[in-house]
Amino acid sequence: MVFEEKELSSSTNSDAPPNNSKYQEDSSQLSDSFHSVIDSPNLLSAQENKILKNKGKKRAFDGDNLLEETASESRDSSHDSDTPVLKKIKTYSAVNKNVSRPQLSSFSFKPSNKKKRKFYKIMHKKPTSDDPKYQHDPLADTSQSLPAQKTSKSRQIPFGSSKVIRGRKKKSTKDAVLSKNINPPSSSPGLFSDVRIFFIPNNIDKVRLRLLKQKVEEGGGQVIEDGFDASVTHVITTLEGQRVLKILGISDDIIPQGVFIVEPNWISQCLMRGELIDVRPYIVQTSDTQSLKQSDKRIHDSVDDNDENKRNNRPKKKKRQDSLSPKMRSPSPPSTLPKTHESSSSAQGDDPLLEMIAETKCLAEDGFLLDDDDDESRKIQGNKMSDSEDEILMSLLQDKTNNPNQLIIDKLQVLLDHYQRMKDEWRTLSYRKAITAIKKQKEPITSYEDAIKIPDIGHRTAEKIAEIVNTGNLKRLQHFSEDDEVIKKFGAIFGVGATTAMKWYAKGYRTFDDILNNVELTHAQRIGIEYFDDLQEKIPRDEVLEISERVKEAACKVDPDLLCITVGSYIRGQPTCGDIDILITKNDGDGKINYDAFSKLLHILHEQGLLTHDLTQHHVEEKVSSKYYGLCRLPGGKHHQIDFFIIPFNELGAALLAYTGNDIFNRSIRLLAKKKKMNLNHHGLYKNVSRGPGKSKSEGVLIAQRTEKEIFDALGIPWR
DNA sequence: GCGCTGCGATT
DNA sequence: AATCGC
DNA sequence: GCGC
Ligand SMILES: [Mn+2]
Repeated sequence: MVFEEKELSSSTNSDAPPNNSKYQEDSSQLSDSFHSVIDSPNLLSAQENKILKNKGKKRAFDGDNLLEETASESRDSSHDSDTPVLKKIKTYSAVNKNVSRPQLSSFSFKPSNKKKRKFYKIMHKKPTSDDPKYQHDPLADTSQSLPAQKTSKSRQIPFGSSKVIRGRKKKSTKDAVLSKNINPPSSSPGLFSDVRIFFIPNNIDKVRLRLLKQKVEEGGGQVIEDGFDASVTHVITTLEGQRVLKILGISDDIIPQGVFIVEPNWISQCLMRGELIDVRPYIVQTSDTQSLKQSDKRIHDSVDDNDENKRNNRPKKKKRQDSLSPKMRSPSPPSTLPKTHESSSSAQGDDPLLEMIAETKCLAEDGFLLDDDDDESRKIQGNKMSDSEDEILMSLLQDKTNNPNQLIIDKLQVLLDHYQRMKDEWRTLSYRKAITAIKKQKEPITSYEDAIKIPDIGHRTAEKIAEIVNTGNLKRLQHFSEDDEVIKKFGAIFGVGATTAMKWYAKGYRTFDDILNNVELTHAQRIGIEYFDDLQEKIPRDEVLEISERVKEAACKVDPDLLCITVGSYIRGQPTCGDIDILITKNDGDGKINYDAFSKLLHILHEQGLLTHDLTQHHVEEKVSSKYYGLCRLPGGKHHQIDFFIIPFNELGAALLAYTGNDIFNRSIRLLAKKKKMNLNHHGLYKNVSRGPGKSKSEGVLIAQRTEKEIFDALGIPWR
């Protein structure tokens, strides 16, 4: 982030998208002249902030910036905390335009800055308008009415002892919806006594596969592990098309008599009804109508992909230059760039890291270099000034607008959510990357050929995209049953992941009440269910700002020198955030963490009622944690998740980098570090790291941590 | 055919 | 060690 | 699922 004023105004930055993520930012270093982090407004100490605040109108920006990100992620959806879903993809795209990650924090704090003010206004509106917060749902009410039990006394709730609280919450309509299927899926004995089932391991979500096999065996069925043969009665797979037959070794396209190739859902439904049901609705299509013929011949996807990829990817460097140099400066540009014939035009994708780098460069205007890959488009850019208010406004407007490929994004998001819930982390990652890449596209994708050119979109996804653009639909999605919805909802509870969600589902639970009445929940899970509806809501930026201000004020009471930096999606400039992430540090010279101040701060916030519930303990016995997750709420408002990270000042650069996120960005840069035999985490960048097994392991030597620039330089990233 | 970020907290 | 979340 |  640049802290210069100029930038501020215009800049915004952002990063990536959605999904969850986070992105962090950094401060300083990015711009050429960057002042040190400390100079930045964001970094103002609590006391300074307070002073400012009093001064003038709301300094709205304080600290913030509007940046945006482009990435996506998901919490939410997945993860993301930020949540995943984002249906608002648009936002991202718009954002992209102007922001660049590096700048994140730029802003000046002078309230007098006009631009800022305007911007502020704009930001305000938008997010607010979208916000559904005003709707009320029963659950929410319930929660609100609950006494903040802990409020005053701070964390009394014992984490370990959780007894199930039952009952309370009427769960409301949502549960009602979910409660459709309520039969316990336990296998009745003999249910599968006459079946021999072969699971095509590939592709079936691991956890689900395990559970299904177990259920089949409990029901007396035989699970064939050694390979398919004609004695099998049912083949379970999530795959479709001719490839299924190839995998089974059926070369003539003729499925042996008595063998049914069905979706895993058939088993679920049988369990649910307690009887073997008609397989017909679950038969998997193997005729392969839609795949391209090429695909047919290829047996291994990977092989195929490679070929295709090679073709497309290669032309890289060049593009970048094109796009970069010319345009960046101009404010809006960017992303668009496409034109280049070659390649890319359409395809661009890129690595988030590269993109960021590219942008930065542009901004800086200087160089270009980069290595390869792609071009970029997307961008995050923004930094420097380039944008005028108009641009900002435009982007905001654009946000609303749908991406030309919104339909594709929405469909793929459903697949992503599905795989995430099914615990297939790698497919989840792939879809996340694919969606991020598509969001960067400015032109509609109209064919398999268009799609396959895009980095991170391979043969399989390109096929799906082709189906979506040709038919408006994706058949695969039709088969996702209500089971997925239930599992998805369970998995959306804080503290409940794919494994736990499936376990509960497998036990027959279908509603929150089922869970509250029958499961030993962890402390965090109980709170997660209690405030489920509130926590699903995104938080408008201005509310994040308001809460951040209150935290700063409290921090000032503890120690006027504490620095509170709101990171995460907020610093990335998102119009709404999935949660509030605050970095706490103090420039006190030594590299120690001021744990005492951290405890005091949390205590004050609890007493004030801003912090209402703990999701984690901030200390265990004498040991104080370096992070804390809890719920906060403004008077009369909804509850939100708030995360605190306390760090030694010397790790500020690494922490900003890590907590500003967007997880895709973090993964990219950490992967880059790894390739250079280095290790990057939230403490710093280490070199000469040996990851080999045994003693050949070395944590490496710390080489950078104080500023983001220091880290980028050490990584050899041109960063401006 | 392999790797996909890296780590703190809770249970 | 598994699970979860960031 | 994608990329190498
Ligand atoms: Mn966040």
